[in-house]
Amino acid sequence: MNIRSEAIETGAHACVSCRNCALKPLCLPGHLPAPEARALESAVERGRQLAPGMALVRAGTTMDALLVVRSGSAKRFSLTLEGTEQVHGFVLPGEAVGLEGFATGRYGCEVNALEPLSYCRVPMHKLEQLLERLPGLRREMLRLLGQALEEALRLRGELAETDARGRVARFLADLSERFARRGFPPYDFRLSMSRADIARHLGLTLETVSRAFGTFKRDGWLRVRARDISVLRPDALAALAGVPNCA
Amino acid sequence: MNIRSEAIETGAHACVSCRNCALKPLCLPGHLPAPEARALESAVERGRQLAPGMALVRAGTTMDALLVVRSGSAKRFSLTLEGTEQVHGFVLPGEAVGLEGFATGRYGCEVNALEPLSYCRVPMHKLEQLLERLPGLRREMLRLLGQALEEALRLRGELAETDARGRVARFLADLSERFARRGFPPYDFRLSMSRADIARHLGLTLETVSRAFGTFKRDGWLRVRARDISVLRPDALAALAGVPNCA
DNA sequence: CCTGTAATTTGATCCGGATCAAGAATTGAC
DNA sequence: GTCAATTCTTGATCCGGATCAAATTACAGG
Repeated sequence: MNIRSEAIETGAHACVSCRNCALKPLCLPGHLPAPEARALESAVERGRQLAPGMALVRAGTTMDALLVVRSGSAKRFSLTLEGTEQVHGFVLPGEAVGLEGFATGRYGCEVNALEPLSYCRVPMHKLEQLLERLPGLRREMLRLLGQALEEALRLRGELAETDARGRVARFLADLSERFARRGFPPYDFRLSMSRADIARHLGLTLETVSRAFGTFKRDGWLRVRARDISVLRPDALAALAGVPNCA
Repeated sequence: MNIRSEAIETGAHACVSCRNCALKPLCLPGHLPAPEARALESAVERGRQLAPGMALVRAGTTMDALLVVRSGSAKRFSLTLEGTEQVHGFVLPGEAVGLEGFATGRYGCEVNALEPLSYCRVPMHKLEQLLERLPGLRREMLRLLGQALEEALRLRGELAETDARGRVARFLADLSERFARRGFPPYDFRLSMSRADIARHLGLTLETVSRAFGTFKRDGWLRVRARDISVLRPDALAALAGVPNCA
C-alpha cells in the first residue's frame, strides 16, 4: 500500500490534530458533535512509528489504550496451538484495532505492521473519563463495536458460503471499496500482504489464491504484477463476489 | 433443548426479578455492583413468550431494546440474496441478541425461536439513561460487545482452519460447555436445531453433518437418537475439536 | 550489477466433502 | 393408534481445492 494519511510527520508523542486529519470522517471524531470531538482530541496521543513486521498489539497483553491506525497497514491474527497464524483480517488507516480486548481487558489477537505504520491512541483511563461526560462518545463506542461485530459476522458467513474464486473476488472488492473511502485509487493498488496471508485469511492455500489471481488475469478482469493490482472489471469481480451491486 | 430458567411463568409484561433469576451470573447484572444491578433491574421488561419459529428480531428493524434470552433457544441468521439462510449461530438462555444492531441502530440479523422462548428487554432510551450514571454498566456493555466480537472472530477462524468432523466436534463441545455453564447436564441434551441448520452454520451440507454424527456414533464417542445426544467421550471430541483441553 | 533467498506461479495427482439418489426414522395431525 | 410430511441416514459418484513438486520471478544486500 502506498497510503500516508498526512504529508508531515511530527515528533513522536506530539499531540495530534484530529481537526486536520485526512481520516477524520472515518475515525471516531468524525461522528461526534464538535465539542465532544474537541474533548476527545485532547486525550489522543500519537504512537511511535512502527517498522514492517513489528507488533502494534500482542495477544494477552493488557488493553491500556484504544488504538487507531493512522497510516500504513497491519495484519490481525491469532497464533494457533500448532504455531500457525490464523489471519482475521487487515487493518487500513482510520480503522480501530484490538476492540475484542474489551471482552477481558486484554487484547485477543496479534496485530503486526505490514508497512511502516503510525497510529493514534486514547489511554483507557482517559477514555473512561470521557465516556462519563460525553453521551455522543458513548454511542460512538457502541457503534464502533457493533460495526466490528457486524463485519466479523459477515466475514464468517462469506467463508461458509463462497468458493475459492468468490472469496478472492470478494477480498479484492472489499479492499477496493475501503481504498475508495479513504480517497485512494480503488482500482490500482499494491497489496501489503503476501499470498500466504491472504490464503490464511480466506481459509485457502496460497496456491489456490495464486490460481484465482491467475484466472482473473487470464479473463481480463485484473492486471497482476506481483503485489501490484489493477482492477479492470470491477463489475465482474463484484458479481462473482455476490455483492448486491452498487450500479 | 429442555431448558427453562425459572419454574414459574409470570404474566406477560410483569417486572422481572433479576435478583432471583437463575441466569443472573451469566447475564448483565451478574457483573455489576449491587446498586447498579438494582438500577438496571428497574429498567428490565419481560417480553411475551414466543412460539417456535417466531421472530424475536427481524433484520432491518429499529433496534429499540437490548434483548436477552431467558428460556428456550433461538437461531441467528441472515437471508442471502438467493433466499437461503446464512446461520450465524444459536442463542441460549442468558445470551444477548442483536448486538450488531449498535452499528446502525437497526438489527443486522434475523433471530427466530427454535423452541418456546421467553426473553428480557431493556428499552434503548432507558439504557442510554442508565449508561449516563452507571460506570459499571458502561464497562459491562463494552465487555459484552467485546465478547461477542471475540466469539465471532474465533468462529470465523475455526471455519477457515478445521475440516468437517472437526467443525462438528467443536460445535458439540461448544454447546456442551455452554450447557454446563447454565447448570444443565453437559453430556446429555436435545438439539433444538435441525441438521440443516447445523450444516449452514458450519459451512457444510446436512449429509456431511449427518455422516460426522455417524462416525462419532460408530466410534463410541456419541449416542445419537435423532436430536437426542449423549456425549460418551468428551475428551475425544475436544481433542478432535482442537480445544486446549481443560483436563 | 550480481547473487542468494524468499515469494509467486504453474503443473500433476489425490482426497474430502458436495451432489445426486434412495431409504429409514421421527414427528405431528387426526 | 394410523398416516402423511418432514427430517435424517446411508450409498454412489464427481469435482474443487489441497497437496506435492518444480520452475520462475521479485527483491534485499553486498
